[in-house]
Amino acid sequence: MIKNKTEQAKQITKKSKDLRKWYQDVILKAELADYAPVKGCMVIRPYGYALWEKIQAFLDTLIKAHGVQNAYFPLFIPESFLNREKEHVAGFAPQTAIVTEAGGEKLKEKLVIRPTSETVMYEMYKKWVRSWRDLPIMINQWNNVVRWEKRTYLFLRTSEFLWQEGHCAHATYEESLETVMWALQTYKKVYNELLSLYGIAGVKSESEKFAGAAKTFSFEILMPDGRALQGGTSHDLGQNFSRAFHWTVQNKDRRNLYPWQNSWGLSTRSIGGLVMAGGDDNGLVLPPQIAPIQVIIIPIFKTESQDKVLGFAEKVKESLQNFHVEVDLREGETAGFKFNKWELKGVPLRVEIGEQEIKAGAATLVRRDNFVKEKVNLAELSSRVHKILEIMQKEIFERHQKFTEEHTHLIDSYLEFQDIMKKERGFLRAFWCEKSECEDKIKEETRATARCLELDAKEETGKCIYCGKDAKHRWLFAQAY
RNA sequence: CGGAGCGUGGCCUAGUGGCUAAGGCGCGUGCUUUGGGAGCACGAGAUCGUGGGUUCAAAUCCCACCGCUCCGACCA
Repeated sequence: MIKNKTEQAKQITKKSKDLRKWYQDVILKAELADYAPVKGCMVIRPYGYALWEKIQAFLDTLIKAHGVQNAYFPLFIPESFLNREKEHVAGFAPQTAIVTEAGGEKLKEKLVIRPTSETVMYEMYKKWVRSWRDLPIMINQWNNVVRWEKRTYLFLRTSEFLWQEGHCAHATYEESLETVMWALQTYKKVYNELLSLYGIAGVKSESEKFAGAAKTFSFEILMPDGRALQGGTSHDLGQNFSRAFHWTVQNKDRRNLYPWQNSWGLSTRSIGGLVMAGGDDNGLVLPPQIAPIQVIIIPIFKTESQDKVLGFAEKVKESLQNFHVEVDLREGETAGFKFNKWELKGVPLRVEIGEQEIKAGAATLVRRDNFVKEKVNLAELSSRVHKILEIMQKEIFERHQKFTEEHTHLIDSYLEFQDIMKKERGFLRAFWCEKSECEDKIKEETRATARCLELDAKEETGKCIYCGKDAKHRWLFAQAY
């Protein structure tokens, strides 16, 4: 029973007690997002959208540096387009939202709201690119897509989500594969350097690959409950789509060539991973590079010292111009209330300014990730803040890496495999014969699936964890989000 | 699409046939406050999810529908 204001305010479910509930509480209370009137859809609120804008800025720079251009393709796709690639339509048909009526009339051809844009984009590529001289064509778009999910989860799985989708076509398979690997490495960079999240890159099994792809690569991140989140995917499409679309290009040797294609995407799901992997019982913990507000200054004063303290706080703010800084000037809220508010929002560094600080000519700094407190002279403040933020970015990553490694095991016994999946879960490296029957059985019995075959996995000789037949590789298994 | 649960001011809940639907949080105004979730006073805010039925009388009982959340299968 809630007795007073304080207890009510503290009602974020403990992270260790119920991760899912904690996650929802934090997203809603930190004002990252809210449920929308339409089922399965969410509103991304300004503070949450600011995170997305930071991801966009970081990733967009890398995309452009690679020579990929941004463009925009329409939301609506003629139903017939989707039907051209057999596997593609089979994969997406169950999830599509379809417009059957517009302008008060029934449409002659139904319009699919894009679940992904391969089909519309390649129809246009076909029109634009007829000669080998026009290859490669490398286009990215930042947009929304709709996949009608039966079961939704803020940021991690909603019926509509935001992402970028890059689509390139090349004259040779080697060139296309190079782009596929470049995209995968770029996503890794986003997670490692911007979001301070460790993860493992690899290739998907046949059953988990993208509908219509020859091969799918992904970046897998371990969440605190030992489940894996797919953080981004890069698909080698081979010539599947160019053939399905009858798109040929005339080559140097005057022969017709089906271009080699790839597509790659990173979505707002990344924000879900960021929230879930970081964060503690007090709320969000944002790594400095992604934090919309890096430093929050909290003035603490007696009525008679108000002007003096606010003046000093202003001076401190000026000395921190190189960072995203805000001063919490809100009246009628006590210092303690503000501490909690900004901790919930995950601001990396708090600066306390009161009479003590004025007297000492210093500021009190408190780190969000470990609550370590220190006093720093005004003259050294800016360089010290810079240093602390840098250290935090690194340490948050290292903590997640350590967590992931501690929950990654080499397993050769199916009993042990089952046991771990029942308890703490995690990444399990186990031999698998690559037959789908074994994969299905393992999923049925343990809820774990092959997440990927790690990029640097060596060929070994071993026995399939399930059937005991010869296996060449240890695959990375986990229960997936 | 299967299973479970829930719909009462913005949020959380009480009320389970009978008077003007109650309280906490939040919100507004004023005063006092500010070193870990402050206090007082006044105030605004409700077609009790929708439709039908039973009854002298329904938030409360019955029927139908709708919506949402959680759990499973599908998925970035």
